[in-house]
Amino acid sequence: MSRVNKSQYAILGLLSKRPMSGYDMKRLLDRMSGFYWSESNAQLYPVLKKLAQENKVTSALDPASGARNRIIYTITNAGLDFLKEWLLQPVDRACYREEMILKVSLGHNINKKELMRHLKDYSDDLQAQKKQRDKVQRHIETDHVGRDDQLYLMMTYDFSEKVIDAKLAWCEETLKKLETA
Amino acid sequence: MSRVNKSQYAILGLLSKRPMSGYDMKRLLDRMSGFYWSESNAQLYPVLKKLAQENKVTSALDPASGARNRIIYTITNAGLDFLKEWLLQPVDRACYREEMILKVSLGHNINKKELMRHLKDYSDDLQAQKKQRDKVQRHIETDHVGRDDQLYLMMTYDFSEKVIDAKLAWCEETLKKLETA
DNA sequence: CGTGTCATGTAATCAGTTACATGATTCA
DNA sequence: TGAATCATGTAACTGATTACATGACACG
Repeated sequence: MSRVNKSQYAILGLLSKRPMSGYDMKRLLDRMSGFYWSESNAQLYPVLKKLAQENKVTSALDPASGARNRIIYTITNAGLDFLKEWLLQPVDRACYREEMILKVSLGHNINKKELMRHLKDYSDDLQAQKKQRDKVQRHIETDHVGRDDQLYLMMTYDFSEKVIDAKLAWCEETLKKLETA
Repeated sequence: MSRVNKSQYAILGLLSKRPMSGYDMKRLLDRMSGFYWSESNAQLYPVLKKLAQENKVTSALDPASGARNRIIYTITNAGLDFLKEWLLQPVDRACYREEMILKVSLGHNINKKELMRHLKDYSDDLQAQKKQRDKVQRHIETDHVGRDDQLYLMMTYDFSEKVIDAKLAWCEETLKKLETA
């Protein structure tokens, strides 16, 4: 169960909210779910086709898109059942590779200065993530009122807030240690 | 640069500390680095062979192992240079898929009770990780004194402590929210 | 009229996984 | 003597990535 295609569940999950196109999904994932999920186009489109073949989604050309041939996908009952079944399965252990931490653990091989530069870059990246996260969270707070997924989305953003802050605190602390060491 | 074989760097990193066998590496990774890195045997052994072919490591049968044919790998200067070069490269963005959080974000599709069960399991798993982490950290504090990698190992364990605690706090908070919602 | 966004895809590649195989040694 | 650990590996598969390709439309 641990090496099945997970993209399909993320896709069905998006479609469980509302019908949309592959392009919509990519945009949503990039802008809103970057903290915990991502997909590449090369995965997204073939998986959508596969899901359509399996009758887990239906597809229809959006007439409003004209010659752009925008395809709107809609989840079917079978697709929803399939998604719900997965949602009930035990969660696979996540994220087993953290490159930044591997590099820190091997810090004895490089100059302190270089390691500190990595930490600063990492910290900057986290700050940017935090900013983006805050923006999305405010958006959810205001625009998703009354929607049945608002509560759950807020929870995911609480998660990323706590984790990002913990990592930032670690960066600061570690940089101080390296300065004085 | 972002889709090259990262296992080789983890392996060279271990060998930058001391010569050891593939089995040693697997054991070390499982017991000590589970929070930020893992390898499977099916990746470990072929990569070791590749590194030997490229003269980044040398291999020698451990005569003390008798018929078990334990192979001790030692990093070469070329291997060390290769590792250091990578250590200086910018760090790749980590961990882009957190299955637990994907499931929470799709919580509107399942019963609150089921979601709470996931959260409890997740929390239990984190508690176990924390316990294991504490054990390893104590081990590093006492047994690595004076070693040039002690400082850096302590930093990695500080990281996992902060992150695990943040996730645990989120679990507790989120469970409370779900109870009252 | 050119740049950016909308929109869907394919080709080539490979990193990494699961499952399996094999045999020695230790120790209760 | 049988289970656990030590120790090294292979086969088969596939999920996912990078890079590339194509064309419509909006806009300034």
